[in-house]
Amino acid sequence: MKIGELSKATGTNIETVRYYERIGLLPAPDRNAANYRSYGEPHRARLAFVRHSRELGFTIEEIRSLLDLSDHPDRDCIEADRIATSHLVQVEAKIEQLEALRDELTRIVGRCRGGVAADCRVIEALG
Amino acid sequence: MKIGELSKATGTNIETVRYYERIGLLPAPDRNAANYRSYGEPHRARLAFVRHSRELGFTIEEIRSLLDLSDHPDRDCIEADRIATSHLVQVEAKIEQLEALRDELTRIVGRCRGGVAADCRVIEALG
DNA sequence: ATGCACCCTGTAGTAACTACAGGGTCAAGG
DNA sequence: CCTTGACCCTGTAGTTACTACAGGGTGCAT
Repeated sequence: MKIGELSKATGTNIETVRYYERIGLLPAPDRNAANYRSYGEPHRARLAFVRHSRELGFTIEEIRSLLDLSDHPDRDCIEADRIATSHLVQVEAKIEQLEALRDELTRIVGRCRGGVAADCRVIEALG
Repeated sequence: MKIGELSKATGTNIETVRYYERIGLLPAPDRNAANYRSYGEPHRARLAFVRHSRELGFTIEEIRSLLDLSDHPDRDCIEADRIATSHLVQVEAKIEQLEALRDELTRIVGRCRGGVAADCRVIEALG
C-alpha cells in the first residue's frame, strides 16, 4: 500500500501520516525502488488505533503509552485503564465548563434589538 | 499602573499582556522615564474585556471584531450578536461531541480486570 | 554597594498538525 | 518519443494563543 492509499483507508491526511512517522508514533515502513513508502496491514491497524484515539481526544503522548502497552502484551493492563480513566475525568470537567459557558453565552445572545453598538447588550456583557 | 499591577488586576500573565500589545489587541501604552509601560483604567477595562471573552472561548480574531465594535459605538450591533450566536452554536456542538466521547470512554474504562495488556479491553476498544 | 524585585526586547518553544517549495517517478495518450 | 497528470519525496515554515527564557536595565532598601 502506498501512502495515498493508507491515507484514504484511514481517513488521515498524508502529511499527518508522515508527521506521525517523524515523531516515532508509526514505524518507518519499507521503501520500494522509487523510494516510496510501502505499508502493510499492521501499519493500517496501528494508524487506525492512533486515529481513533485522537478522535477520543487522547494526546499524542497518551497514545504513545497506549501503543507501548499494546506492543507489550505481557505488561499489566492497569496503566491503560489509568490513562483512559484520567482522560474521562478531564472530558467530564470540560463538559461542565462548556455547559457553564453555554449558559453565559445564552444569556448574552439574542438580546440584540438591532440598535447601535453603544447600547449593545453583547458587548456590555463582555465588558 | 505598571505591567505587573495590570497583570495582577486582571489575572493575566505579564507575557500575555505584552503579547496582546504585539498583536495589536491592546494599544501600546505610554512609557515612563525608565521605558516602563504605564497603564490607566481604560487599559484595564479593555484587557478585562479580552480576558472575559477568552474565558468564554472567543478566538482572538472574534475578540478583535468585538473590540472594534465596542470602539465604534455608532455601528450596528447585529455583528456582535452574530459573532456571539455563531460561537454559541459551536459551543453547543462541542458539548454534544464531548458527550458522545464521554459515553464511549465510559464504555471503555472500568473494564480492566487487572490482567495483562493482551486481554485489555481498553486497548482492544481503541484498535 | 549590593541585593532584590521588577521592567525591557527579542527569540524560541509548546501541540498537533497543515501547507508549501522544489524536486523525482510512473503510466497513459498523442 | 514526449509530455501531461497524478502521485511520491524531503525539508522547512506557518497555524493558535500563549509561555519561557536569555541577556540586559531600573529602582529602592539595607
